[in-house]
Amino acid sequence: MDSKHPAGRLPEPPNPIADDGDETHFCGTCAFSSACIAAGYNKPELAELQCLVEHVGPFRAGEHIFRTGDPFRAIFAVRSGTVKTRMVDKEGREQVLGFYLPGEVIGLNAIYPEHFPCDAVALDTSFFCRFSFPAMSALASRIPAVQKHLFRLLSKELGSASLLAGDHSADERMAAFLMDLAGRYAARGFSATRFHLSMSRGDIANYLRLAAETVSRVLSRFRSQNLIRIEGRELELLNPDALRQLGQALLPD
Amino acid sequence: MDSKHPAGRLPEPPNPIADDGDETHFCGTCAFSSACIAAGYNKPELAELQCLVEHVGPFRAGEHIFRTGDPFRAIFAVRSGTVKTRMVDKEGREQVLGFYLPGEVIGLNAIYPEHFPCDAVALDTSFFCRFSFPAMSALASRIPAVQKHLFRLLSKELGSASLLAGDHSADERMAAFLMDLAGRYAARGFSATRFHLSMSRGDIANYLRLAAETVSRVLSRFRSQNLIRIEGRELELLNPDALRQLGQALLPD
DNA sequence: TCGACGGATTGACCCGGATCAAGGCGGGCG
DNA sequence: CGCCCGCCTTGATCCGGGTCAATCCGTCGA
Repeated sequence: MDSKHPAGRLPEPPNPIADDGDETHFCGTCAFSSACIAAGYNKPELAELQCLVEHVGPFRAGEHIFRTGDPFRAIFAVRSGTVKTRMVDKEGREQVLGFYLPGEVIGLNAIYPEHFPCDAVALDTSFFCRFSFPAMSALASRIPAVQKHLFRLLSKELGSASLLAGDHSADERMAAFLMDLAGRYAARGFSATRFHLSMSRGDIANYLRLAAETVSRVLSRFRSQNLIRIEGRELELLNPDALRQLGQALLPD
Repeated sequence: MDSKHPAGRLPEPPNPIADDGDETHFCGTCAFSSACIAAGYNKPELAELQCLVEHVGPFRAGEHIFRTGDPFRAIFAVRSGTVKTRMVDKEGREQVLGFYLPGEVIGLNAIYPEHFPCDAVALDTSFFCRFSFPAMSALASRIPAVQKHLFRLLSKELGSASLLAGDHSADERMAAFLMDLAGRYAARGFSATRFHLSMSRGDIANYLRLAAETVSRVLSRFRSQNLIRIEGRELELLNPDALRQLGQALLPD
């Protein structure tokens, strides 16, 4: 943990965890920040907002935030840690639907079925803000900005769901995946070029519809092309432009 | 158009087009029906509902309902006809995102970006109900059932987007695709075993991330296995159970 | 300290589906 | 009427990535 590190060793990246003790700082990076601000930190609605938000955690790696079939009562904003959502079909095959970073929201796909259609599993020790959905809906009815925010969150997730849909090569998918993560970290104020992959190669592979071996091979190739530096799960993007170029067919814009 | 048909010829399926002249009948099959009913056919809100809905059409096959980049002002419910949504990347490759049948809603993925992120193209002569989104949001603020309905619509589409995401064989994808269409027709009151495919083989292929040739081959194989009867774009499901079985890994439940 | 175990890497081989190619069918238009 | 063009079908070949297998490595518990 020395701040200097031997040559060839990746430095510790800044820890992408919103400061637990600093509500305001976390809220600034949270997907609900504008909704919360609209509710008003110094208006009467604040009291309501407080009562519909509940801090939960910690969840340790491997623990479930919710499980398939659980009745839907709340959505969760990640305060720190990382989460994967996944479905398990009746043959027991896992299907990773997505990864969620600090500031992002899980559970939106449960509104319609009224039960969670997937599991949410912590990949790191994680903390959440739990938003009672009935209370949130009621608040949304009275505060248009909150309603708008919910619509936008849902619509945004719709957009990202169609990204991995296309048929693209393993290289394109991996490049797009890395740049997507980079962009999302950057959006929350973390480093866009150096971060920790909380998920296993197997999870990445499953998410990208590749074999774990293929993920390994692509990452090795990217390294040999000096596109990235990677050691275990510590990643540095050495040539983001080239990666963006590679993944452009899957990336927004 | 004789009601009797030569042996070996597929009969004309019932036309899956909501009766244009019968508002009530269409509304009964529309995704907004419960919202409209909640707004009240005989309450003061009805006037508002009327003013936020506008009937548009006809659009002929190939015409755009909206285009990528158009500013987002409204969502559209299909009254009759069929629509595909698609993205075109900068190399000009098309990516089909979905097909929309009578009663379904297009444009929800434009809320967040505030511009349409895709094209919507009519596959048939089509008519729509156009719902001004600002007006709809305002109405949703005052009528919780309308708000709830919008949340559900968005969440539902989130769920269906993750269906085609998995890596599955051509047979599984095609079987799931056919059963999905069947279920959606059935949900709107049309035949679940005999319907017209409004989209070309190429569109199906693109949507399922297969080559058009593969789609052809799979359909031929299904026919030779007596799973379906197909003549051009007229389709009859001869063994829905077997198809459901085949596609189960991609299908809900 | 050691052994066990799960994740990661690398190599060898194989297969499903893409690609290339060659017609067939049907509908619209000159 | 007949040509043309787009869509569809079917056959032949090829290749990206899946699968199987061997090995390595870091971690954790006894």
